[in-house]
Amino acid sequence: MQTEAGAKDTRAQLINAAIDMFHEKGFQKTRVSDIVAAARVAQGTFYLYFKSKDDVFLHIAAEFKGLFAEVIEGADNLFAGTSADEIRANLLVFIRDLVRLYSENKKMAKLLFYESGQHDCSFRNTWQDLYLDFIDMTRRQLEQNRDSAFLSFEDAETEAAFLVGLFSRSLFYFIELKNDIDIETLSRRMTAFVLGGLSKQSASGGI
Amino acid sequence: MQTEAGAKDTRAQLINAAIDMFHEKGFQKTRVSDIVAAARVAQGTFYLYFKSKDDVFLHIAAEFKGLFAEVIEGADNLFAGTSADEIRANLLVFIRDLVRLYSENKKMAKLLFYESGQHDCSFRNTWQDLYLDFIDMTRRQLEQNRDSAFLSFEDAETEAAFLVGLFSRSLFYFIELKNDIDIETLSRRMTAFVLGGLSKQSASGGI
Amino acid sequence: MQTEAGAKDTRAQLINAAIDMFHEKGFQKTRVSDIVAAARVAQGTFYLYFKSKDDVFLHIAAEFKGLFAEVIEGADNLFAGTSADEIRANLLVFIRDLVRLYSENKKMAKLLFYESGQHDCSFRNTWQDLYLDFIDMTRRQLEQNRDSAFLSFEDAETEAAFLVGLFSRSLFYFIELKNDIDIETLSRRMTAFVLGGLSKQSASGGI
Amino acid sequence: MQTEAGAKDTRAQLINAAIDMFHEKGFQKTRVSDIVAAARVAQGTFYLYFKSKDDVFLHIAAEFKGLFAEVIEGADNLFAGTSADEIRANLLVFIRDLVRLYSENKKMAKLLFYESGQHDCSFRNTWQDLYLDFIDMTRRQLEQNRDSAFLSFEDAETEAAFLVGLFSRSLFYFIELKNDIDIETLSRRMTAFVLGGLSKQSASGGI
DNA sequence: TATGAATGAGTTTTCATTCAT
DNA sequence: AATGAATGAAAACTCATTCAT
Repeated sequence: MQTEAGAKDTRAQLINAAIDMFHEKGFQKTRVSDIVAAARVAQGTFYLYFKSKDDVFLHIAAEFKGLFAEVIEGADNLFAGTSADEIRANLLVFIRDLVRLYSENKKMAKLLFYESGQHDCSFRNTWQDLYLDFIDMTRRQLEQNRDSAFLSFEDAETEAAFLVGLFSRSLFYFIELKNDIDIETLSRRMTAFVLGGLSKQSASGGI
Repeated sequence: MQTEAGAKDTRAQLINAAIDMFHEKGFQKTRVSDIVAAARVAQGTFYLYFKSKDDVFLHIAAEFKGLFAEVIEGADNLFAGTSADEIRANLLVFIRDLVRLYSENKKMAKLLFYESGQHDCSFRNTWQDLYLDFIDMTRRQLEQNRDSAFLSFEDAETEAAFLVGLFSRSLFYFIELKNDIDIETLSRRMTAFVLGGLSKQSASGGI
Repeated sequence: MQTEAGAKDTRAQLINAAIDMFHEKGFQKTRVSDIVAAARVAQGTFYLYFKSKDDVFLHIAAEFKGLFAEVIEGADNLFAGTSADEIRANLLVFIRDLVRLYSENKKMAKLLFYESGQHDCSFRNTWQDLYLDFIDMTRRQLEQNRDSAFLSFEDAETEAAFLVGLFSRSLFYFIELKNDIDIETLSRRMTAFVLGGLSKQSASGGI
Repeated sequence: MQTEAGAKDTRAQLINAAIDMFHEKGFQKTRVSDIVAAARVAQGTFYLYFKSKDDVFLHIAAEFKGLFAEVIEGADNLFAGTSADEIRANLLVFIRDLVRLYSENKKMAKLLFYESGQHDCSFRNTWQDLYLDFIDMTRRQLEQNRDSAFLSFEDAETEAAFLVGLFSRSLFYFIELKNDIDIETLSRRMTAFVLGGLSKQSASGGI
């Protein structure tokens, strides 16, 4: 019924429909029949492109994971700098990239956030691995700057977990409640809060 | 099969089994037959104590929500104080209570965290309301101390979201990965990080 | 709806219904819905007793294979004897047992005969193994009597294959076409034909 | 994709692919997609040459049935002869033709053998009719020689069924297990065994 | 002739819930 | 209170066949 170009369309239609439905009803409550209805194709068509409902989820997850991993892996010396402003500027770039990624892929991001604990070990683990990678990358970058005149932390791992937790959870608050968040402002304030948490003063007890 | 005293036992067995199974497989993938098998009772027995699978989940959720709400509602003037140490001490008490609550109810906490986005509106909303209450309570307490010599924030809501996000997400990292976290140390460092994020210096740009 | 005794009934009902339907429509064309309709139980009930349609077939097959293997393994010195009559009497007992087995389990026998080439390797192989065992047992018993004054054959394996082929295929002719075959007569004539095929005269060319 | 000459090729490719797949997986478990994959043509191409999956099976069956019927119908006075050797020679020609037919069309023969009990009445019946024709032809030829000095049988039908059963079943043993059977030897020994079974001596009780 | 994406009716399978004992 | 076999509605999934290109 469609040309080769159509095939790509159908696949994309199905993925978009799946994202919409998963987002709206959750993975488990979404029926394959919901997806094909939203994509306006027949039931069987779904199985031309995906082995199962799990399979389409995995494809969606893999795509977002790829985007996410890119940002994580591209991060370099987040906390380096010979002045507070330089550090802040470095960190801001990274945080802004992440905020942008989440807000440009709201549905996917939310979907994966909530579904990450629900799936097969294979998926659950790769997703958790990514989260752990995020923490670990942050920890390493902190440790590279253990001697910084501006930073203070105990074992780096703990502070990295705080940072990543703050980031990944609070973003949902803004994404779910504010339809159009101001990426620039949010990134700046998140950067400020995080650096405050890591600053010499806070650790030294002088608040 | 059981004495009169056994009735309470059976109900508790079912609830514990349900927590275990929901925690292990997620709500949707857990079958009533999994729960009764874990509780070592017959299939029909389940329905003597709960109206449905949803019902037992709601009971579990309600219990944790009650404990959680208690801590939230008990919080009073978290950020008040005439010295940095006094503020820190106040905040520490609250954070320690929460950390303790989570670590004493690991499975429930994790379960509700992951399922919070999954359920029928009735539950989803009450749970999200609690989360929003948490943020709102934090916001109000921040605003009460807008003139504090030690604190600095813009609209309070944003900082409250950071704080709650940091708390609720990073705890999972510690709970899932570290079998025995040191509540005292973790609370202290979380307090320090949060106060750093809210401190005058960080906001003023001096890091 | 039924007592424990009922459980056995239900299982037996399902097996009988399955045998009837497989026999009537063939394994592949039989739907689980045909079986449950014939057994007068609900669709889901089937899955309380069997994992799948394949599973119930395997149970049926295993039962018949057990009966069949018993007869095969019980055979002893079929071709021994110091007179033609003695040999004939020995062989007759065995053949009569087999004819009886088939005619008492017509549907199962026919079912397995036709379906034996259709199933998973595991089943296909065990079934073929039984057939090969039948041939091999016959071959061994022939070879034990290679020096018999009354028997003549070249490599025994070939004659064993003839004998088993004659038996297993021609029985279907009688079972399918004659509703009540005379077990006694058929066994006697089959014995006579087989012994004729193995007799000295036939091999020596004197017919 | 193919030249005019290619059309014949495509049809032949499809038939060969179908024989291979039916032989390997059975008719029911073979999907049209298996056949077209094996034939290396597109899904739709199949329907240019055959009306349905059943149709291609029927074509295959018809071809083998034609070959088979030729041999059956060509048989003439199999058991006639004024000496044992003459009878044996006559019978040998016929049996050798059949053995050759089977061994030259192994897959088709095996396929039809196993599927003969599976199909819609139209095919099942025509195939079974052929089998019954085989038996009936044999019976008639036996009866034509009821007065033979060399043959002995009771009702001819029974002996015919033995003979045909022996032939059609034991051949599978040799075809499936021995990759290269010796047609000449097998035919000779089958002839000898059959004639032994029909000989005066065996029937008279002298073995 | 050839293609292969699309179809949808027809199956298998699952599992929360009921109810007779 | 407890049991566990039975239920059947609701899904997931298959695959022969069609048809626009």
